[in-house]
Order: sequence, then C-alpha cells, then structure tokens
Amino acid sequence: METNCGALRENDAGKETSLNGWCRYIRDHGGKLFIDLADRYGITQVVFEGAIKKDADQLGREYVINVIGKVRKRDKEAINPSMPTGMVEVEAKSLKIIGKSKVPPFEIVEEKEGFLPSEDLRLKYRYLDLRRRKMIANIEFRDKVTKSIRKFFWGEGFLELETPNLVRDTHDVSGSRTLLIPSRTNKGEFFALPQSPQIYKQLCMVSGLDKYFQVARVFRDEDPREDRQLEFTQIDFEVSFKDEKYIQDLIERLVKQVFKETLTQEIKTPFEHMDYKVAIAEYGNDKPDLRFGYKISDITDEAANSNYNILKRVIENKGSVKAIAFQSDFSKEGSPIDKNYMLSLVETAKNLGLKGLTWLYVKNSKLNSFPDSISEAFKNVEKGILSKTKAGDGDVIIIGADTSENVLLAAMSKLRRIVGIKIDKFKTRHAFLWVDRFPLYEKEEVTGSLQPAHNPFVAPTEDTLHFMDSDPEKVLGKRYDLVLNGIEIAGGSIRINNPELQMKVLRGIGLSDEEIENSLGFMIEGLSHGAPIHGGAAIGLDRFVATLAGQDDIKDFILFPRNRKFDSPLDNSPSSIDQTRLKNDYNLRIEK
RNA sequence: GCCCCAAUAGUCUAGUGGCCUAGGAUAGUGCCCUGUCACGGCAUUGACGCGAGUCCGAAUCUCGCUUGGGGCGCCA
Repeated sequence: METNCGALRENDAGKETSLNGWCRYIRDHGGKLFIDLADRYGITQVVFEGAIKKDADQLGREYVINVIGKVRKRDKEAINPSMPTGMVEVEAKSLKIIGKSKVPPFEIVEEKEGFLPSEDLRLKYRYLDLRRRKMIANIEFRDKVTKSIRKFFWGEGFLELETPNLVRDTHDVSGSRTLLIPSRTNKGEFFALPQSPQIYKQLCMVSGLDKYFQVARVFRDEDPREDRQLEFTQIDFEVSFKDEKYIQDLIERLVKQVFKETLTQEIKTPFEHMDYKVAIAEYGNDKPDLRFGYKISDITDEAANSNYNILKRVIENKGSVKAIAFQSDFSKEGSPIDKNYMLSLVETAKNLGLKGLTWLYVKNSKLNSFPDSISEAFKNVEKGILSKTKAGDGDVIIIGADTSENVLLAAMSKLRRIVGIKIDKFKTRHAFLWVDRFPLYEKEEVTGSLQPAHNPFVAPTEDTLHFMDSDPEKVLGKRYDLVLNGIEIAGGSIRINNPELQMKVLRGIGLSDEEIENSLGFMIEGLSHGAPIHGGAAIGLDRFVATLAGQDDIKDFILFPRNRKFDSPLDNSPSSIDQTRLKNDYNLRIEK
C-alpha cells in the first residue's frame, strides 16, 4: 500500500506500506534508530532495528528516502498524542535513498522562540523554507481560497478568460510605472507588462463576452514596501448591463462563500457603506479599520484658544489640529498603553511625517500630561476637547498638527490603526466596509493639477455629472472599494461606455487629444463600436488570502517572492545582459 | 529622491571602552547509547561585514563604504 506521511492511523496496523519523504529528525539510539519522515501531508515515525539499522546510519537530514515496511501499533507508553500519526509507526524492511541532501543552510523547523532565519536566506533557499509546516499550510490555504473563488464565478456563469501579458504601454496617460520588455522584431519598440487587465476586460465587454473573470498576474514597477511585490495576483472580473448594486452584491456573496468554505465562518451581509468624504473626515483615509472606533476629531478651534504655543503657531500658518481618544486604562497596571509606549508613539509620529505629537490622559474627567505644563496649557479648552474627542477616564488623547491637511490626516489615520491594533479590543474580527462616492479627480497638492483619483475609466454619477465643466473636483465616480480590517481588498467601478464622455474625462486630467489618441486610441475606438454598460472589480488575492489567514506578510503566501529591493535572492534576477546581444537583438546600448 | 534602524560561527542570539583568549542555543563532525519523538551523554570544529580614525586599549565610540530591514514620496 502506497501512502503519505500524514495518513496512517491505528487501524492501518499490520499493513505493508511504502512511504516516500524527507528525513526531518533522526534519533540514533545505537541499536535502534528513529526517523521522523516528513512530506506535505504530515510526519510519520519510521523505526530501523536489527540488520537494517546499519543502512540507516548513512542517512542525513533532509535526505529523500523510500521506506517499505510494516505499520505497527505503538506500545501504550510510546504513543505520541501530539502527532496525528502518533498511534503508529513504520517498521522499516527496506530502505532506498532517492535523493541525498547537503547539510541545510538553516534548520527546517517552525519558528524557534519567535526567531526565523533572515528573510534573504529564506528567499534564497525558498524551496527549503517551503518545507516548513506553516508555509505548507499557507500555500495550501491560498489554493483553497483560489479554488473557492473560481468555483463561485463558474457557478455564476462567468467565463475564465486570459488577457494578454504583453501590452501597449499606457504610462503617458496613467503616470504610473510599467515594466517594459524590448521587442526584437520591432527594434526600438517596447511592450509593457499589464498593471491590470482593465482595458482588455472592457474590450471583452464590447465584444459581448458579458461575464469575465481571471486570476490575473499583474505588474507594477513602483518602489517597494513591506506588502508590495513587483508582480502580484488579482481576481479580476467584469460584467455587462449591471449596476453597482449588482456588483457589490456579487462580491458580498463571493466573500461569504469564501469565508464559509475556507474558514467555516458565517459573515453578515450586506456590508456597511461609507461615503469617501466621511471616511476621510472621521478616519483620515479611504480605508478605515472599523474593528474599533477611535474617530479623528478636529480640535483646531480649541487649540487656537488654548495656551499651547506649538499648536497655535501651526494654526497661524493655516494648519489644523486633530485629535483621537483611545480607550486604554492608561493609569492601570499592565495596560498596553503606558507612558513608555506613548513616548515611542511620538517617534512613530515623526516617522510618519509629523513634527511631533502631543498626548494627554484623562483622570477624574480632567486632562493630565507629562509634564503638567502641557495639560495646564489646555485648561481653558479642556471641556471642549473632552466633548469633541468623547474621551473618558483612563483614555489617552493624541493630538497632531500640521500645515498640510493631507499629511496630518495620513499620519493620524496610521497612528489610529497602530494604537487600535495594540489595544486589541476588537468589536468584530472581520470588519467589512464599502467605501463609495469617491471623487473622480483629485488635486495634486504641489502643482494643483487634476489627476484621476482611481483610474480614468470610472463613470461619473448622474447627480454630479453636470459639474464636469464648471467644477470637476465635485464630480463623483461610480466607484466602490471593499475594505476589510483597514486593508483594501477589492476595488472597482462602473466604467464609462460612451467614447465622447471618456475623451472628456481624459481631457480633464490635462491630456491633449493627440496624447489620448496615441496611448488609448484603440480603447476609445473600441468604445465607439457598441459598448454596453459595464463594470467590475479586482480583488487583491495576495492580501486577501493573508488577511483571511490572519497574517500580515503577503510574502508568506507567495511561492517565490522578491525581497525589499525587488531582487530575487533565489535566481539573482534581475541580471545584466550581454552588450552584444542587446545591440544585435534590440538595438539597445547600456551606458554605465 | 529622502528619512530611520541594523550587521557577531551554517543558523538564531548575548554583548554599552579593559571583566572577551567573544558567552549561550541549535546545526556540523567523532565516540557511546534498543523507545525516542526538537532523544540523551561525552568530546570537538566554527564568528565580531569591509576600510579608515579616536584611544594606552575597540565587537563596543566616530567617519566612509557595502549589505539587509522599516518608512515617506510614489502606487492612473
């Protein structure tokens, strides 16, 4: 009977079996030798005793072997209740070494007291890191989620289609950085790798393929962040003749099914909605984490009337002042929020672009601080601050100020989430939220020019379309983002299906007709040949899977990720290319 | 483009100017062991990223470089 290392149970005792696996731990007792034989299904103990013991002496860690032997029940005192296969073991009759292994550069064990080898080493030997149980579980979980999603779309009658990966570069209209591939057959010209299948899926709608989805690999050449990769996966879909309501409902049903099938959890739908404007004003960004409250309040008026000179000076320079109150049991022993934590938070605030951070705590309905002089300076506006922030006893209030509203809100929203997660009194484990009624355009703070807030294909809402010429910043888009625990897991919109309106929106971001024609002419042309009303969304699969699993690092859910420099320690890509080949094939020359 | 942090055996880590001939754990190697399961026992190999400087004296302080990590800008 051929089996795997996770399958054998008590009632298999007596059977002859053939096992393949990796030698994880080898315990040599002199006259007898035990091996924990591992594969992705589990671990089974193999015993070598008698004549075969000396064959096993040559085995080393991570050797791949085949063992034929007899399954036997363990003696009562030898049972290992922490292993699923712990009732039995395999008594080896024959041993074949299938693949020898060098001594591994790090041990294939789970985290040791919270320590893992450095990330670069893990990535260089990714195939070894992937032998860890946690990584196996993560990769299998990703597969489970992907399968569940596919099953959902197939069940809804969607076609799984493949859009091209070598596409027209649209950097000129998008401003975002694409990865470029030189063309050998058209020297001097380049393909781009898609940042999204957006244009192609819209053209699918024009062609009448009215329900499309794809597990799409997309590429973005922006600078690295902890949760960014050069290439990542989106669940991309688009439908024709439907409105926002239908698409949101579809995503809700999808998410509901995925939660049920992968976590056996029931989640409540429909999800809450919030206007973009409200999200920014109350939470400081467009993806509020609603596992906790802690709204941001504007206390510019109070600060202006206080005697706190630092804030007053910011206000004189047309700045504003924002505050958040955190429920924290501040004065109590063992509270996660204590004086030392607050001092470190001030440093965090500086890293987020603020010049500093003022913090107070509430005791007996009064503001207190270190040193006392700070709360003294707020004495005359104490009531106002307490009522605006809704702070009660034990709460900590953080106050930030900056001359740039954007910088201030961005920093306060990040502080809000950092402290909120630290306090960890979540009302719900999974807080879903639709953010909608986004503006179509946003003003670039420095130059004052208009940019598309999302992509330039979002259809304006009927009630704001008339501002298009007079006051384009007031135009809202039929766009919706799905936020889970402060992470944007999906974003989509109803698209423009009218070529004239599409031209108009593109002109609105300062593009000339010639520029539009040059980069997006083929798309406008497509919209001119009978384009249905259509819309869709894309779900960021890597982040979605990690969030579902309750983990932070998306790299732990990607088979072969890149490091912070977007190098791959595994294959050392990117690499330089021979100058002669560049010249001959692409007519390119690299200047050093 | 900018800011911050770090770098000690294969791996993880201790280390705050002399107690360092650099400690521990684990891996490796050799020997012993018939019930272990991250087996155990004994022995043993093995490290201060590179370069300059300060000092009587540097793993420790300063500067530069290199490498890695985190963040800002950026992510239509």
